[in-house]
Amino acid sequence: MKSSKPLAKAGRPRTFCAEQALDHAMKVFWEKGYEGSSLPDLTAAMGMNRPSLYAVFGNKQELFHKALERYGATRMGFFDRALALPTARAVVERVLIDYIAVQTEAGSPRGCLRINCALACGDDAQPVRDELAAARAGCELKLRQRLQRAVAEGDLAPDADPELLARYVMSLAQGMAVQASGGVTRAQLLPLVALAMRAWPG
Amino acid sequence: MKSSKPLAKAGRPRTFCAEQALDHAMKVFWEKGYEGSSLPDLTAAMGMNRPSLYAVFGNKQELFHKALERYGATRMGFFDRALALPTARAVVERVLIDYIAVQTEAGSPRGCLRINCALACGDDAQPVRDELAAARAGCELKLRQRLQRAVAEGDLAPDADPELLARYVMSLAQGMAVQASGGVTRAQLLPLVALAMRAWPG
DNA sequence: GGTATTATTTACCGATCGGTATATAATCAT
DNA sequence: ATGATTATATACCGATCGGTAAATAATACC
Repeated sequence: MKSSKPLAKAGRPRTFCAEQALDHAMKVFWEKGYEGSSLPDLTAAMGMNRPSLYAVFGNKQELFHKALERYGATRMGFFDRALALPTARAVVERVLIDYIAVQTEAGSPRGCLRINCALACGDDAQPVRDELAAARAGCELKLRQRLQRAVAEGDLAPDADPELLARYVMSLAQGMAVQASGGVTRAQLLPLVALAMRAWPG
Repeated sequence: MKSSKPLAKAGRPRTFCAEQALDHAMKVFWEKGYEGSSLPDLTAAMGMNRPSLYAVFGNKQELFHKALERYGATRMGFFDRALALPTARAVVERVLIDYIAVQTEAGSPRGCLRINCALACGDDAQPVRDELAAARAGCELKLRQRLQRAVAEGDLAPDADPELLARYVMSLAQGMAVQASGGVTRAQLLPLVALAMRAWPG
């Protein structure tokens, strides 16, 4: 039987914080891609050795999965907040501006992890590629549903096409991520938002 | 001294056509990325064994360089042809439409080789990543210069910003390539062109 | 025929890949 | 102290990586 007070943790204590180790792994993947990130790259950045990594995070692919989740919860957190804005136009402008901020944040790799890591890859990494595509599609779906709501509310004209508009916004945003990965700066990207909004209905 | 007629080639004849072997290699890189394409992947697709590949193409990185050149000369050939159209609007529409065609061509990998192959990569592949970014920037530069000419000709308003407009077009085009790499179809992408052109000046 | 030349085949190279077995060190509970 | 537990460190695993040496096969020239 177990003790009635199993609160205290037994065994040798960890020398690292799992959450910030995951943050470091996320940046390695972000910068080097999934296949380009080696176990030595990851362990060095995470401040632990290989067996510890496997004990805590499973394996390379599970580590990537957790890093991708964390990326969504932190770096992409702006997205859901933007969706809560009152008008479709405000939502879209906020999405574009905040996404540019992520793509060009000092101290983080350039571009977007969801786009950098595996647009094309070998057979082993195919699940990773698919998971990234699903994450991107998930954002687009949420935006489309938000725009559908805007149509229902009269915020967007009845003949507006939420699917098309959402794809327009996400395509431009992802294209800016490609630009950022190549070194285009925040100051060069931000003026695109106002230009892009000229195509917006209403 | 050499014979006065060295036209006939000596030695064992090749069992493959170098040009179409390069085409096959291009598609492997396009689909699997630079790091995801292994030598067995490449030699199998090219119909030759490893020493022949190295004799003809140098090494993996040089092979990629030649494949990228061929991609520019064939798949991206539409770009220069579009630049020759009479008006800026016609140029931009043609660039977008024809680029979508490349990204969604049946029988070829999805998306754009210049974007799929290495937005992020390990240290060894860094030269490849840089070469790809340079190829993308080269297209944007040519488009910008074409738009500058349009301003000089009065085809675009004097206050139009060719740098911004070119970046807008290329960002959207590259974003569509990301979409295509994730499985978005030609029919879904083409309506974006008309929508995007609503932001066009004039 | 013989010789030079070029391409192919087979086998191999050291390095690195992702992943793990084993042993040791540090904590808690008793 | 002792045992149980958990994390660390070292060393190792087979597989695969990109790249090449050496031997064989097929052609042109003479």
